[in-house]
Amino acid sequence: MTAGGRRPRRRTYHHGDLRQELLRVAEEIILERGVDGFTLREAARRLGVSPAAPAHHFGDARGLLTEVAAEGFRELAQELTAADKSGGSDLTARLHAQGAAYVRFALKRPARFQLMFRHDKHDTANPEFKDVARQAYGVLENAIRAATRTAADESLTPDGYALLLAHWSIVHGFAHLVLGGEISAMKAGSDVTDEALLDSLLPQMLKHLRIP
Amino acid sequence: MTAGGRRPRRRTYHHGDLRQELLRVAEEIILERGVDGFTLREAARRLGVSPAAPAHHFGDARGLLTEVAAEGFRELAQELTAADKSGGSDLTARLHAQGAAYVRFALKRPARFQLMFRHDKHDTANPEFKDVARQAYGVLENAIRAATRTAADESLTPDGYALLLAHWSIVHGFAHLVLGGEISAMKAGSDVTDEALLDSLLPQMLKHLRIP
DNA sequence: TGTACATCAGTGAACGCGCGTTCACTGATGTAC
DNA sequence: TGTACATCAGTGAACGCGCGTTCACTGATGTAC
Repeated sequence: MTAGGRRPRRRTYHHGDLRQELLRVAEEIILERGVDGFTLREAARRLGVSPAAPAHHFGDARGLLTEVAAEGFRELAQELTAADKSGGSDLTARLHAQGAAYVRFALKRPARFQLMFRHDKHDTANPEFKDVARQAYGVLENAIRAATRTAADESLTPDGYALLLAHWSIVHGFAHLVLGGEISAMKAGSDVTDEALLDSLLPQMLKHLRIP
Repeated sequence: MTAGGRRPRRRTYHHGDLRQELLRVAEEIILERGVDGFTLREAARRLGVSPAAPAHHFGDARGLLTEVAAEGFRELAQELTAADKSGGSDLTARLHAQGAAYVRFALKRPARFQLMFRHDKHDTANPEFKDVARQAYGVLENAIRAATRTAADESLTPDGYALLLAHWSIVHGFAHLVLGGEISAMKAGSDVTDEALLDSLLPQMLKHLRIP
């Protein structure tokens, strides 16, 4: 048991891997206390390190959280890409697979997911962050381009753009409803597992999306 | 100008309308600083009242915020109902109108909207709150029942349920993307007005939703 | 291979801040007779 | 119509708390020669 108030003591003066460990516990804390519940002091406490130590690696909380969020976009882009490929040449299958991957990511990494869209917690000057976020977006855009026969050098048609947003909105909204507890509140009594949501409910929802 | 640091002084000992005014400034503060930026002291400060005064009416911050959220659900239910009626006997029109009303509400009252889904900020013991939230949900459910020919005493079919969630997810997700700044970030340069989002983009998106 | 020294990573005490809440209080209002 | 008194609404000083950040510091590491 690695209980809450514990302050592990190191034997060495240097931590060795403080930077990585800070990124890890940040996510842990957000999961337990929400994005706004994160504090640098708590992160330091959990690693048995002085409150001033994190500043050495990230400057401030915003810097640390931005890196957590960036890592989230990197992972999301990766999983969207893998899902996209799994759809083969079937354009509808590609979009459905991407949608499932999006929601699966949100459920697997709720802390990161919520942080990723909290721009007030990001360091807007970080160029890396913008880059990886755009990359994740690009995976969806490419599938929409294929579905609407739009070459990479053309701009999306208004309708293609509307389809892109409809798709993004539906999976983004569903992820938020699930994480917010709206779905389980609605079906009070019968407890819904993540598997049921992903394997049965979400595909049924996506079938209602009209894809050219 | 009712600037930030100002502390208006009353002439009377009793405020007269402190309860209502607290609900009003709560929304004002959330709009400026986010849901987590709200504090009882700041609310008291803005009304020129001692920090202990709010406790008299709401107990604590959770109590106050729950009432703001409840009022939001009341208003949302009202606007969804009005929109639903405007659709006449056309089932698709009813759902599209409800969708537009949902997003319009979110854009008109961003502070309330975001608070309404922050269950960690609500007093879960408040029965009124659950009631009005269920009522708003009921307006959507009724339209889905009509669209899927499901009587009030039957339970929704799996497909009807999937359609309900697809519709809710799409408008909920879109509202979050807009409020989170994702849409304007995407179309950087060309600034998008709320009117354009509501009158042109959203209807196009909803057209992609397949309704029986 | 050894040594001097710069740089890096972390310490821990201290600071000032704004917060929620408590407390004994007081001014205003409403009501019973 | 007047008065006594209970209740209600707000005061303002005080408390303890956890926070981010600063500071002079020190132990460990890496590098030039």
